[in-house]
Amino acid sequence: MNRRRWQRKPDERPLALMNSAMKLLLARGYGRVSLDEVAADAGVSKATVYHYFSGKDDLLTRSLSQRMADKQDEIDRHVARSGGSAAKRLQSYLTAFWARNLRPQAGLWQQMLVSEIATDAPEVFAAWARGFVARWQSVEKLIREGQRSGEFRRDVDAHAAARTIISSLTHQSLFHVHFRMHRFAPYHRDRLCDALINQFLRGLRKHS
Amino acid sequence: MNRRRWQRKPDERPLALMNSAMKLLLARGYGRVSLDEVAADAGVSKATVYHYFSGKDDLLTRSLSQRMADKQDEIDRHVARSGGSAAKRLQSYLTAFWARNLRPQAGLWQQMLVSEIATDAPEVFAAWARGFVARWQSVEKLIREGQRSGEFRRDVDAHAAARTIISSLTHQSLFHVHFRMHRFAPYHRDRLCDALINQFLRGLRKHS
Amino acid sequence: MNRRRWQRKPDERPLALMNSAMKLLLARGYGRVSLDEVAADAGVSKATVYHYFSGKDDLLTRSLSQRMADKQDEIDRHVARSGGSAAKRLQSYLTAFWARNLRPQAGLWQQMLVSEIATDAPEVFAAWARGFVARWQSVEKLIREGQRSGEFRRDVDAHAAARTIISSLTHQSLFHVHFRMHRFAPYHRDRLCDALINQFLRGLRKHS
Amino acid sequence: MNRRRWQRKPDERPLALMNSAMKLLLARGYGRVSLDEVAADAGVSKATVYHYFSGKDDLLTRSLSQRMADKQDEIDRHVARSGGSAAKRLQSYLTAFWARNLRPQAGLWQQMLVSEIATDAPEVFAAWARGFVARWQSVEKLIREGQRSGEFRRDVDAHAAARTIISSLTHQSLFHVHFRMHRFAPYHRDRLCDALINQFLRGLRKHS
DNA sequence: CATGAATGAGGTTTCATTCAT
DNA sequence: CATGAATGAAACCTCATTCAT
Repeated sequence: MNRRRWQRKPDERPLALMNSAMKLLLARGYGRVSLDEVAADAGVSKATVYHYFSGKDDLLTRSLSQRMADKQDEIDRHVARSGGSAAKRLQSYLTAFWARNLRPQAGLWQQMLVSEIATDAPEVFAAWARGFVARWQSVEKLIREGQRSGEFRRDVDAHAAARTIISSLTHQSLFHVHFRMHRFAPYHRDRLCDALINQFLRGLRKHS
Repeated sequence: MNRRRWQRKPDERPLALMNSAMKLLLARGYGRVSLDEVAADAGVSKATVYHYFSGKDDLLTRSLSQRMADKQDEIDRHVARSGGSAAKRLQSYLTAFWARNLRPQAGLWQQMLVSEIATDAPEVFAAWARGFVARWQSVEKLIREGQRSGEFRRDVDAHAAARTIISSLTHQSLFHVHFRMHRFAPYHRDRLCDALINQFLRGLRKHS
Repeated sequence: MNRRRWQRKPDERPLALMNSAMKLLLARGYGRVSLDEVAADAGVSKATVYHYFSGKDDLLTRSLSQRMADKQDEIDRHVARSGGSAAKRLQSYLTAFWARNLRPQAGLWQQMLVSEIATDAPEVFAAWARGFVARWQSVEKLIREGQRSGEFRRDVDAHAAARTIISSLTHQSLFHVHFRMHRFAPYHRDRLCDALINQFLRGLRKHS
Repeated sequence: MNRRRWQRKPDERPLALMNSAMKLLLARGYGRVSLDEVAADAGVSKATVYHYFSGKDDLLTRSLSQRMADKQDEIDRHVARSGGSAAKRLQSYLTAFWARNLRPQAGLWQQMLVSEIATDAPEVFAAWARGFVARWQSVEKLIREGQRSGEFRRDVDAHAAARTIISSLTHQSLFHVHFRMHRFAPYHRDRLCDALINQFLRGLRKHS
């Protein structure tokens, strides 16, 4: 895997620009950021943007890339710390995952990812996708441990199961909470998390 | 004598406009559709748009709503037709749901929904949300039937279970297939569907 | 002098149109009337306007002309009725003139007259101008009577004097009251009228 | 090599724009000025207008205000220079006022003031109104001086008298001259001025 | 290096007018 | 006769981008 471009420390100004860009990106969405705003927020002139970036897209793309690096897998470290049965550890991991996804920023990030990053900024998407796959793998690993220890059923496709729960939690948190779909199908957010995880574990455990 | 400059088509025009709007909407996204394009695509002048619609928002909103209505019951009819055990019917329903979600349009639709409709066109979002909730409820109903008939476990939260699988399928089809995340975690699309559904059913059935 | 065009009784529809036009004209001003509104107000379609009038200007111009005829000199009749000294009669006449000018419609009318009629509808302006000159002449006549009876000074230019007071009253009522210039130079509206007239009469009477 | 596409003139542009705006404003009226025209007349692109002004209203308002300020004291300086009796000074002031009002621009200005500024641009109207009140006050002051020196009658309401003559002159110059009402009531413009002023002074002086 | 100045292409909307029925 | 349908020519405004300094 090659070194990421943003890692060679840039000047102060482009950094300020990328921070401002990211801020506005999360606040207003990819399509509604204007260079005027970014430049104003960073305290430089609009033309300066063109010194450091080849245009609007470049600025936004690189801003996103940089942010990706900052928030590297806090969760996975979480797993290492927790102990107990595989089910317990899974539950702990997934609850933390849900909690993270409830943050407003997470919703905005998902939004951007789907809306424009996936099509317009393939590199950024790729970086994110690798991180997301890593989540699956963490869960998959936990499931495998449970299978080895005899706690979970052996006929389960650990990988597919991991996909199921991660996708459920991601999707439900985005729509149910971030887009306030609870208006149309009420369910308390914390109970929802528990219900989803329980349903998932029920399919894994050996005896009801 | 010359061909007449324009023709009266009061019945076709609004439909033609909405179709053009929908087409461009899927091709370019909610925010990047221009009335110029829509009018040109429908073969009328821009001002004609304002004859039938009160503005851009009105045109797009009504185009979307109409399309939604057209496709609403397609799946539900599917359920009514299929027979057999609850598990069979569920499998049939969910497989059809997955297949529908694989269509390119479905991905574009999800994209638009998340990117702009959710925030900019609340009524459209509401319309979609109600339709989506109806999917949960269809699944929920099938689960309840299985519970009543003794095929499925009674300690399962049918509603939460329905959410789980619908969200999984939606999210996986969007990312794995539409956004081609299979590049980072290979899995054959049809086997993925089966695996997800099996995992889900495993949590429902009484004995392994 | 030739018969005015509007006098040959038109159909019902154009009459309704002209009434609506006049109503909107007074409510919104010459430049802000739209044919859509006029047609809607008159309960006909916009295209119908073009049956009876050659266009927007024609409609508005003829509407104005018609209204001119309706409000023919109520004031002049007033003079004939009142009696007493020349000064008394003048005062009575001018007070009535002032009162008439305070009405909101009068202000709007002045506004339209100055803004667009004077330049865009010369015939309408001419009709109005003749009416306005008639006011001068009424006042002039009263002054002359006072001069003959020995009440007023003989060295006064009766015509110019009439202009002075009519212009003062018109202008002050327009700006001071209609345009609310009293905000910048307070003066009670009724006392202002008295003061203007007194000042005028002082220049006419033989001994202070 | 080609002529460069545009030149930097940050100091001249706003002035040029305001001048062009003022020119077109007087030629076509507040509501009929288009930014396209203004920009073309000033030799810049339309977007440049938005560089210096926040929009159409801002451009026009500031153009008008500036013009107002430029011409504000012109007359008041006139008063200071002239000497002699109060009547002489008054006559001199008023004659100058009349002469100024005869200029074509003055008529167009009145027209705009009445037609659109009074209702659409309240700040501009306020600026003008204060200037206009200042005229009254200049006249009022001259009258008071004449009263103190015993030249004028003490029972005259100096303020109301000032209003009378200023309004007369304004109104007569606008209608009689600018709108050519002399067609309907002939009077030579210079003699009219004298007659109006004489009539006014006659009401002020102590003995005929 | 940095920026203010300038632009051009494109957006939505309004409205008087003409056309087909 | 009457009208709904259709239009074209503007209008104001935004914004990513380029140029001159």
